[in-house]
Amino acid sequence: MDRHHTEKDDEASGQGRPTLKTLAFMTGLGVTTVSRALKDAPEIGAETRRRVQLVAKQIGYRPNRAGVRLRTGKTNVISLVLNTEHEIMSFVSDIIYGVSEVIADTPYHLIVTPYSRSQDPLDPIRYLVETGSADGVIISRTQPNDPRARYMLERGIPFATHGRTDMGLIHPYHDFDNYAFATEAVRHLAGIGRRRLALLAPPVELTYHRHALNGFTDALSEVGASEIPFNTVSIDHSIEQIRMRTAQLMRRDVRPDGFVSSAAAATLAIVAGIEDAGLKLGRDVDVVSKQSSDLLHLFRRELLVVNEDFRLAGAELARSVLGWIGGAAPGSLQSLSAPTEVLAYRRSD
Amino acid sequence: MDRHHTEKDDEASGQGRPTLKTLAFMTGLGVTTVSRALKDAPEIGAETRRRVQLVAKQIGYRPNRAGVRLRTGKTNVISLVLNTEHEIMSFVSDIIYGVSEVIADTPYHLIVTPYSRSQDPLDPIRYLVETGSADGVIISRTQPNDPRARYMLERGIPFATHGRTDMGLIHPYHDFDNYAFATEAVRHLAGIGRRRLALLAPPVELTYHRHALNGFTDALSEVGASEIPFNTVSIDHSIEQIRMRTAQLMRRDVRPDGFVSSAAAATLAIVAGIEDAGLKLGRDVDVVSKQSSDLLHLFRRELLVVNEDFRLAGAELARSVLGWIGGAAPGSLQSLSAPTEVLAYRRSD
DNA sequence: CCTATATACTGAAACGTTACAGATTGTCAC
DNA sequence: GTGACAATCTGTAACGTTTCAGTATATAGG
Repeated sequence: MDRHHTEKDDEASGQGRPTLKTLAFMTGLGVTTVSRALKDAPEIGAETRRRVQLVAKQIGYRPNRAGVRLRTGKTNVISLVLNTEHEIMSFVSDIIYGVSEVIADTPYHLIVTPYSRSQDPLDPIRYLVETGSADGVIISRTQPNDPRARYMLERGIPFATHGRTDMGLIHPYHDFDNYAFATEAVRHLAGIGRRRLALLAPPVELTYHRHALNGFTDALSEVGASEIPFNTVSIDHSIEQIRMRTAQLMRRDVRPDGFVSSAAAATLAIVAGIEDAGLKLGRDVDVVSKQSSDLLHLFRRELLVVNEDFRLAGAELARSVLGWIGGAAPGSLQSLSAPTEVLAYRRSD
Repeated sequence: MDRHHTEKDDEASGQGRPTLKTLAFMTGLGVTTVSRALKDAPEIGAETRRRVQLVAKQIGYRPNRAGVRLRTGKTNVISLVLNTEHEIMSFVSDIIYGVSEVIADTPYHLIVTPYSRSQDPLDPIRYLVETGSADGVIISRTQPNDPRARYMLERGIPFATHGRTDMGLIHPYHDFDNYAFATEAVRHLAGIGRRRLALLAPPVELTYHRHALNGFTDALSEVGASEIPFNTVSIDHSIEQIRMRTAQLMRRDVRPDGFVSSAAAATLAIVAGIEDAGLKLGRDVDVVSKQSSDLLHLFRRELLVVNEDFRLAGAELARSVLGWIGGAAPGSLQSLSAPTEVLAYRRSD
């Protein structure tokens, strides 16, 4: 144990956090050797490697993030970029937990980078890229022609999008199959005799607006039902706006007898609007809604729901980004999540 | 412009991100001078200072975080520590936005550090402190005798708690006045003739369980109403459990005619349980509930609500941590947020 | 004219890590 | 015995920043 060591590592065994120097002193090796031994480099003797790793574990060595980052440029950070006004509430918490779950036993940290309505959505991305603040980025509210995706693709920084783009460019994504959701919803409503359907869609600028809309109209013609246009509002509008517009719509002569709603909070507003107009859910009109936590059935048992799992989305997105960082082909890191079937209330719920 | 400069800064004007060396080269000064000029050190000439800052702004200089962190130990990171199972959903997104709002024009980044049911809540804190990963920490689910607060106080790392402790130790906190909430709720219920009240409390281990409970019982004796014990469940229990227990309770001979609920999601379950027992909200029983987003009135207009603003909490907590980091006295960084009055539904809602 | 002092600036060292270019040993072929 | 080669280890430099201990110049006091 008392091998030679260059006597200039004087206080390497000091009180503070152990560093490579500490380990070098304790093992009697050079810091280079210790560094390489810890990362299983081939030119280090098997016994030395084991010995170094044992000591490192014993004294609880943790590489200094700033040291690594300064030297290598690797930040070990994933950034989740969020809009502070328009994200669905449960989206934020669930996606964070999903991401966390995946990065839990990696050296990665998750930073949340918010941007507000007033800002260009590209701003936070530019900031991250220019300052080299993250090894990978996750964005939501993806658009068909998304400048953020294009920008990151140009700069070669790994990212994943929640939702797809449509620019002929390949990048990792995770998406919920909103086309399938809308078709299933329409089929279900048709199946219970509803013939005049309205869609509360995502905002037009987001890619999944088209997905939902296409699924909706395709299924309409499939089942021979008709559309009651309801495009004065989207799920991004306030509860009050949606409620008011719904009530207006329901007071018209030709009113929908079925709704497809792309978000749970919006569904509360739709139901309120329906009731404002003096109509009754389940009798005069049925509503199929996406939800991400199992609360809508408590709200009105007549509601028909389809579940979207944001935690899963977060996990998939994190896996994709890590995969890309790890050198996998971006095209192989895309996933689509199928909707559940349309669920009606049963007492056991 | 073409002043002298030591000819060894060869490629200081290279393509990459500008560093102090780049600035030094461009201004013809030494990196030390540039460094000090940027932070308004007094021993730098006024004109030099302006010149350096101008050039820095022009070329978009941003200090390298790794360099600063390695040299100074300052991470410029605030960590928000969250439980992945038991946080209230809107709490997560709102508090994140609140924190973000405050740190937006500071160099701070927000990292989210999650821990799960299976882990010791102290684990993530230990990790953060041992690896020096953050300059400040925000924790929630605070307990009267909170090992995390004690630990951080011992290590001297700035933090703020959402909720108070009761250990005789001083630290920054932000709390909602749950005592006032409970008293107001009871008074309101008594005011509309309710006499047998039940409290759905926070879990016993959290500090605000006592606050809510004390407010509840104090107000009970004040108004001369009686308590129907309902402590088999807390707001941490599942929707199903709360619903079932509520239904059980409501089928008993002596059942409550009023509820005070400490969380919105739990309130949905209470109402479901009430209705399971064949009773009607607003007629047989009234419920006063806290909520953090304005949705309960859509759910059942008979509900009585009190709002708690988590975004404000996040902002306050962030201000507190930054204040402590900045050298303010921890005792001066405590705040308590008063509940709104009890709000009944009005059509304009 | 010399010394003291203030002003404005500077290079070297250090934080912890990894990459590069060796250095030292032992083994083997000839 | 020599040279070649593999195996194993090592020191130095660099990433970008700040701190320390200066240096150079100008100003003022005597």
